[in-house]
Amino acid sequence: MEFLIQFKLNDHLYLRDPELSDIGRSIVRESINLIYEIGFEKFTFRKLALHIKTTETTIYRYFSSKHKLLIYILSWYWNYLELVCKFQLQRESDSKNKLKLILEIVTYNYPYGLEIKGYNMQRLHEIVISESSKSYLVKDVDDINEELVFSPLKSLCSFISEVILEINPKFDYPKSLASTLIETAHQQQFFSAHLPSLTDNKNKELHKEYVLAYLNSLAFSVIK
Amino acid sequence: MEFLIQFKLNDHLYLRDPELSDIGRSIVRESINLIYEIGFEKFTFRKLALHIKTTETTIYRYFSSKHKLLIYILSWYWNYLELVCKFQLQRESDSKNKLKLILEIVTYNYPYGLEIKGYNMQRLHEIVISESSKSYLVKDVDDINEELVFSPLKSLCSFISEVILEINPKFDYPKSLASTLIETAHQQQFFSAHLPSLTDNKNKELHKEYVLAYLNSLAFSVIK
DNA sequence: TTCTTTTTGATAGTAACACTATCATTTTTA
DNA sequence: TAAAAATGATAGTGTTACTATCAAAAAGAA
Repeated sequence: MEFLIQFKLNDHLYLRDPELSDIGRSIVRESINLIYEIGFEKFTFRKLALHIKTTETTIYRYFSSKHKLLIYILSWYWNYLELVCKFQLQRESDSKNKLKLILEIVTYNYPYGLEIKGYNMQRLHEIVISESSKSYLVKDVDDINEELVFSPLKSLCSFISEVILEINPKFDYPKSLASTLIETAHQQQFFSAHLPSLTDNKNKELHKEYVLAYLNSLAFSVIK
Repeated sequence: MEFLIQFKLNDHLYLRDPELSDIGRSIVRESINLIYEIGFEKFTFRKLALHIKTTETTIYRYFSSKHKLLIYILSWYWNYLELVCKFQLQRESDSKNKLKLILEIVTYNYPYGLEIKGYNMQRLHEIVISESSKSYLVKDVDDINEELVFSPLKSLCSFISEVILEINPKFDYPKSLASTLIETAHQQQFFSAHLPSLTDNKNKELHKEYVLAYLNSLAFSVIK
């Protein structure tokens, strides 16, 4: 599957395409490790430059800001996830089973490659849980949305909504349910791990398993 | 109802209680206006100080950081919301109607006072939509959670979960559903306004009305 | 190979941010 | 009216988020 992973990401996300050089790829790879380690707020280009033994200047030649870099990473993730969904769904003809598979993929409750293109996928998923909403919860969301930087997320959401409509063509909220399922998958994992009293997970571990069960219960009773 | 609004907020949120002085109250009041206007990222104590004609020093004597100030404001909001819920639910004995009322209150689709204690409630609600997740999506969430700064949100969530259990005592996920409903109420309003293709709202306005209808559909089919 | 272009590095600089410290002044309260 | 508390004024520190400039290195073309 590895060989498939080559997306053309939106031009507005970078100044120089990081896929096309070693240093560019290491910027993306190590920013995943560093954001995972210290969180997006404390993450700076200065720290990243020290980490990969280059300079701030060079990083700024690839990304105009750390916010754009975050959106880049997340876009890559959404593209990747949609690809995994489509790949896995080929084998399945039953719509309900399709959605079950999607929910597993979205909660990241599956044992695929730990590394893809040198990106640590566990860490990337943790970043998605903790930082993804920061990509759009900004004052200039409308401006950057015009640059189509959120289209990978929209595309994934649209794909999921179609599966929902396969199950029940009369369902009124396929897209809202799709976005709710994606976001709830992350949010409830975060709550289960850090604010467990906002969930019903008795277990102090097995966050993904709990969330997956919850999402299935949610999705299938709503769509009916 | 005005006279009821007096909460004792968690000591850890402030250095000096802002409720006890004019300058403290204006810090809270004007931070709502300023965060609403420029967003939490661009909001600084320096700008706030200029805005209310005081000094950074003075603001730092009330709040140790802008992040704590955000949690303070949000805690106040959660307390307020739980109070409104309890007040409104007195009149209602049917559990399903109770939940309907809660969903209206949580989406803020009701015409209560525009100002309470000088706080602009419309703006406060917009802040909750755009900024509330930033209060907990931080690396030191576990540390600050130990200071119990998130208890107002937990309390509201717990309250809602009890109403859910009234409707169906056998429902397995009352707390997760409660937190999902609260968070989805905000998230879908944001999506409807800024990333509408993540929702099914055809209308370019009436975000609250759309979200409320969606939440009702969601909640009652899940609880069954 | 040499020449040219592209990429990177090194260094410097700016305005703003997130604080902390000190001390004088004003306001409140006992 | 004296003591205590709150505020203001000013300064300073280390960091962040960039931008600018110019030299050095690497890559590609002739």
